[in-house]
Amino acid sequence: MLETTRKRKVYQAILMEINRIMKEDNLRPGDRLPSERELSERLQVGRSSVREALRALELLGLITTRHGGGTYVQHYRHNKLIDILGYYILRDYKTKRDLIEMRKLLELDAVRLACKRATDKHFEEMERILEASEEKIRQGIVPTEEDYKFHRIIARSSRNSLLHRIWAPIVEYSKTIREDSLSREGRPEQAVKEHRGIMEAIKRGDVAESEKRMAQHLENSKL
Amino acid sequence: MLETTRKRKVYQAILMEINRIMKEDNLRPGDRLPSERELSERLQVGRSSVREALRALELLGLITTRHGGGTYVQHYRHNKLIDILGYYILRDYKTKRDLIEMRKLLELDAVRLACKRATDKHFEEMERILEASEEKIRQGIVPTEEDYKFHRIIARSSRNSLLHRIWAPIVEYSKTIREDSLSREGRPEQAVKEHRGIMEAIKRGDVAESEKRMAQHLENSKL
DNA sequence: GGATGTGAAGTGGTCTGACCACTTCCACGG
DNA sequence: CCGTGGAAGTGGTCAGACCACTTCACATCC
Repeated sequence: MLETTRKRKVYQAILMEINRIMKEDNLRPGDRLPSERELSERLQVGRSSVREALRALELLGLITTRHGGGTYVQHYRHNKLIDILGYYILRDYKTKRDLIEMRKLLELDAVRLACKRATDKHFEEMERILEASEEKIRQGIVPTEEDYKFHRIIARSSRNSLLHRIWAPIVEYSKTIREDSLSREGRPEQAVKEHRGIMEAIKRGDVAESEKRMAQHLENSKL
Repeated sequence: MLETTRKRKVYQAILMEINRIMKEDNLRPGDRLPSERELSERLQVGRSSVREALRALELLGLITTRHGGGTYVQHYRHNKLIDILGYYILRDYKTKRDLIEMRKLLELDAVRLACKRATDKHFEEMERILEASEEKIRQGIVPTEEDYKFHRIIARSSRNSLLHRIWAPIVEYSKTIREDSLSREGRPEQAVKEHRGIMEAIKRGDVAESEKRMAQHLENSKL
């Protein structure tokens, strides 16, 4: 039986046990965990308690469960902690100013890092996105999605996954509180030009210039 | 019955429902949630499913449950994401690098804003903290707490509470993955000097200088 | 009146057994 | 040889039971 001596609840003890099992059996991401019924029996606890522990791990994205198929270890990078944190931090957030400003800070941080770390693959992707934007504009479609993707690839080229993961929910949320400036006449064309300018500056590794251009671009993007 | 049309699992739907209930009833931190049995009945689901949802929220520290006493909303600042983050992804090398870097970015962002927004109250607080640090050093105590407080007051003087909210858990967590450099001989004295230099630069509103000093300080703080 | 004790009701904690839905896999029949 | 159907295994959910603990009103005592 699990150490119920400590006032820890059973499901918390099970969390530890599962962690131990994962270590002892050297389970790697993608491997399958013992079934709920087996865990229940091995640990001498009810299946419901096992499930409570597993649900917690699932919520965190540390495991995945497939109905009828089993429970599997997931790679750490898939964990949803940041997203959840973001969700709850931003949830009751009211001050638009702080949010917009935070976005700007992150975008600028990203662009600075990108100057030093962006690879050819990133530049190719940027190019593709810009071309897709231009194509959509020719067709009279507002390239909202491409605009987002361009900023995202910059966040990615910072090659700091934490920065990218903090950036994502903030941008997501700030989209909801402010109108899309791309709907303004002539703005999409201008935005693409600015994007291209930013990309070129990053390519040259010119931190000051790319920073300046990004700041200007964000400024212009306000409705 | 909950929308089982979406392939979402019941406990995930319940998470949403609980969120809705918290909003509709305008539940504030400290308030009590409906009991498990009541939720079970109101939502027409099994109590075990309700529990799975509640356990997930509890793991995140968003609610607390008191055996026999009920379930209560907790302030988000009590969330345990940091601990879990540390517990499960502590060994991921790449994540560590990103985390340290992210901290640096946020501290620099904070110091830049502080140059423009710090008030006399903030400076008085910094002064108090620095004096407390010096006092502890005189007593032969390592001023770990004061070090943290100094950085926090800078984050606060950015006057962007979102920045502060993101900053806090990042710093909290990075403390756990790197040794405290303050234990190094002579380091506390040096750190206080650097803090003072940063403060002075902020007072002058000298963005470049305070940024530079903060960067240097963080660099020196590595063990 | 106020402090104290007590018991019923309410609540979370856990286990069991049942049934359903889905996946996996192998033996059987083509 | 291939597919195919079905049994076995697994997660998803529910209902009911019992225990441990808290709360609170009410009775009791000083």
